[in-house]
Amino acid sequence: MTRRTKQGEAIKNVLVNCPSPLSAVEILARAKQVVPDMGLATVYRHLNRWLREGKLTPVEFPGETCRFETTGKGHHHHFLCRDCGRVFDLPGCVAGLHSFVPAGFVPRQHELTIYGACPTCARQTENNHAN
Amino acid sequence: MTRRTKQGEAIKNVLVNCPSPLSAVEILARAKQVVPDMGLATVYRHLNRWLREGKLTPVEFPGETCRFETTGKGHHHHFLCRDCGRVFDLPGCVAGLHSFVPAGFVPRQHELTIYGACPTCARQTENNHAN
DNA sequence: ATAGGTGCAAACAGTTTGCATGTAT
DNA sequence: ATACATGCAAACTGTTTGCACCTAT
Repeated sequence: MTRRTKQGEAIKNVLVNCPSPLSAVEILARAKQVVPDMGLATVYRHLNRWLREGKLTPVEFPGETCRFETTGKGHHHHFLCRDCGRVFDLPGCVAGLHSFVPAGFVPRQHELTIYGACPTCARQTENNHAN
Repeated sequence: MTRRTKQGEAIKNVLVNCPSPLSAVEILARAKQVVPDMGLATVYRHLNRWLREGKLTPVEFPGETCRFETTGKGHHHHFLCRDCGRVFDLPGCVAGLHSFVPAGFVPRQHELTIYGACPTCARQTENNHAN
């Protein structure tokens, strides 16, 4: 039913080997190093298939294009550094989520994103202020 | 510097009077009831100005177009009902957020979105299962 | 041999921008 | 009077789709 192609393999490898979520064009750029004449449509077709199958999760930040990461990295959330733009995984989950949801609502999934300065950028800001 | 126009007033009224976040086209549809020949570009120009001024917050859900809500409703988060598509405000915040952020990271903002069934839809699902 | 995958280009949705005109100050 | 706001259409970005060709099975 589902055929094994060099394009699909290349895209999968990019996703599996990258620790942080990637956008479609970032995935294409990396996969092209293996299959140079790959098209963006092929990337999207694989991404959508894997999303449908639950093997991939979309990661979205306001004003930024959608990124994708493999599922099964264990439950985690994301930290977006406002200074350098990098995305970090924060393992685990916040306490007290259940008690936050009002009675009557039935939560099935959730997403938590934290914005601020990553350790590297925070240190630099500190140094700048010291001068 | 900033001029008072019927379009701007109409858009502002739509946003202020709506309890849940709205997309640009939803805002246009409602504002057109007051100023019928308004264009979508005008809506975006006002939205972007207010976003820049911090009077408006973007609310985004994966795969859905961006919505907007006025700031100053007090700290809250959002619940998206997967069944009816409606968005609900959840007042307050989750406990233990600070202890969740690893050492070194400096959090400045955060966003929490919960997906599931709203009270109305949850009740219906229950009833269906009973039949 | 054939169903399914691929590349390309065209189509689409959401948003932004250039420009001539309109209007609040 | 003039600077800013508006409406329209064109441009742009990210994503999807139609189609002829290709390829893993």
